[in-house]
Amino acid sequence: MHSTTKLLRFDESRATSGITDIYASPCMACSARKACVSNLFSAQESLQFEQLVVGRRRVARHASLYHEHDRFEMLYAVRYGQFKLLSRDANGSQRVAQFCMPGDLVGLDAIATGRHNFRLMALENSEVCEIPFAGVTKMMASEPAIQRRFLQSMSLALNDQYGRSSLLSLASLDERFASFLLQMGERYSRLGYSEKSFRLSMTRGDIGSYLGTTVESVSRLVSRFNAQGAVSITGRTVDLIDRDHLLSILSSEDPPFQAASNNLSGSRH
Amino acid sequence: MHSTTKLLRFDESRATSGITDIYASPCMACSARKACVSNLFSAQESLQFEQLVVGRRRVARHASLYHEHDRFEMLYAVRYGQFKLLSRDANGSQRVAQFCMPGDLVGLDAIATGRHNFRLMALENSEVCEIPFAGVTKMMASEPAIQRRFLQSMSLALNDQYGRSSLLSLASLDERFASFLLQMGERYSRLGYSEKSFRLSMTRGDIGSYLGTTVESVSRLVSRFNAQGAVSITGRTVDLIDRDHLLSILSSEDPPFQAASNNLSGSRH
DNA sequence: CGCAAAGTTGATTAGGATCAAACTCAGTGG
DNA sequence: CCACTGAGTTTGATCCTAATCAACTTTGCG
Repeated sequence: MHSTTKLLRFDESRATSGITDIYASPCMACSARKACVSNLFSAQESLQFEQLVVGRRRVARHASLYHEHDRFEMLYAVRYGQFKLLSRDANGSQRVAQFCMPGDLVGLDAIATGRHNFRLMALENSEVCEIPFAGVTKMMASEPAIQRRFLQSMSLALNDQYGRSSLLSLASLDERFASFLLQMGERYSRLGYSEKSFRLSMTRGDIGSYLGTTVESVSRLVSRFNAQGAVSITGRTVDLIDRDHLLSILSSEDPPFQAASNNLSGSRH
Repeated sequence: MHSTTKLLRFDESRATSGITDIYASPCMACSARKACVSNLFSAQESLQFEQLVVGRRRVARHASLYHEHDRFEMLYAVRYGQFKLLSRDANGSQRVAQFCMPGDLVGLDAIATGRHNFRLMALENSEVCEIPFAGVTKMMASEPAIQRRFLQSMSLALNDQYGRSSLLSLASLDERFASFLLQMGERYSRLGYSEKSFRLSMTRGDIGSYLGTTVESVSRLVSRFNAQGAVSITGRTVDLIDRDHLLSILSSEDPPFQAASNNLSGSRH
């Protein structure tokens, strides 16, 4: 089914000598380390965790790591590259539910049903770590640190979605797009890259889908934000010139004094 | 701080005789049982689980069980009544992020940070079970069934939010409102009530906030849906007369044939 | 090089937000 | 008992944001 993905054994390159070698620990050498579940483990815990990772898988640009209704067996941690999580709505058209960056733990939504609810498609050539869920539950029982970290990751994923809901229910397009740009910057910075200059790997259509709007509107937003000097976006190259201006877009929209206590008069536009 | 809530000891009414009595098991006697984390446990597991519940708390209508930034120590399972989960946006106005019904497990979002990110306010006089999180993590390590069930609950919560995001990004107001009504019906039916006739405990303003629209629009939706004969809503009393019509609203909107594979042309309106 | 996918820009339109006003209903105190 | 109050709700009129339709340009891949 996933003919475009390739399996790599995780241990292939691991040193088996008794000599302590930082590069014997794949997680320590991984560029996604700082954003990954495996972060903040002690050397001891890290070794435990690495036993969970049974392999890696390369996914070519535009190939899918899994599809909706596929049986759920693995969680995946993105090593490099980027993905989009696609949901199918009542009609049958696809929507981008999320963008996945290195360090992200993917597949948590499938725990409930045992089947994947989304399709995970690579936006560029990517690689993930394969983490069998059965192993995770077993190790969560014996290793408190690993239990804590997985629960944290799930809670974090939940918060991400709360954030997205709130963004979508709340914001004008300007707010949504500003928020999107800032969020991408923040995610890059967490990986150790610049938070102001980065390259998007998704199309305008993907962005529109994610933000609940259309290609045309995204294109207009780009043009307008460029013209206002808040950003410099050419093609997929992004420069956040005036972050404060972007931030001010978020908290703009008539903040008179303080809203009444039980009053839900959140205004749009 | 929460002067309006009242603490009840959980074991107060529990029989201590050796006689097996179904009512000695509070979960078995709970009306929210079928929708609760505690569902589907064996008698043995159920007893284990009940040890986690250190007490109950009553929350008066309009009182808050917790606020943003409160320290996170407990998860709560709603026993009866209803709550709204309120988030605060960039400006300071509040938004309804979720409605919580009996059986819902609340507070999972706070695991990541150790602090609550929302305010949980009772829509009517309500009661929750208090489940210290420390106890949960401990018992998850030793009781596989309980671990499985909690992970399931978290995954389910995540899916709920994916669903909400998709709803908000996708739908016209008609679709959102139809979806809201069907969802409420489904939740009531899961508790053993009618899925077609129920009473809402939230205001139009709350609904509007939840659906990302305004009070006025909700009111107009009510009027129009009533006029079309799909529903009969007077005040907060809801009757879903023509569920098929509501369902057809969801999958309406020009489904020509089948969208192209990589094409994200999901249309609005 | 040539073609398809991706992106931009313009003109028109419609769905909902906003503003304004009236009405219902439950409580409250004179 | 009833007028007063204020939250909740409904309805109408107007305006504006962003969807839609259409044409065109640019990019990038085979």
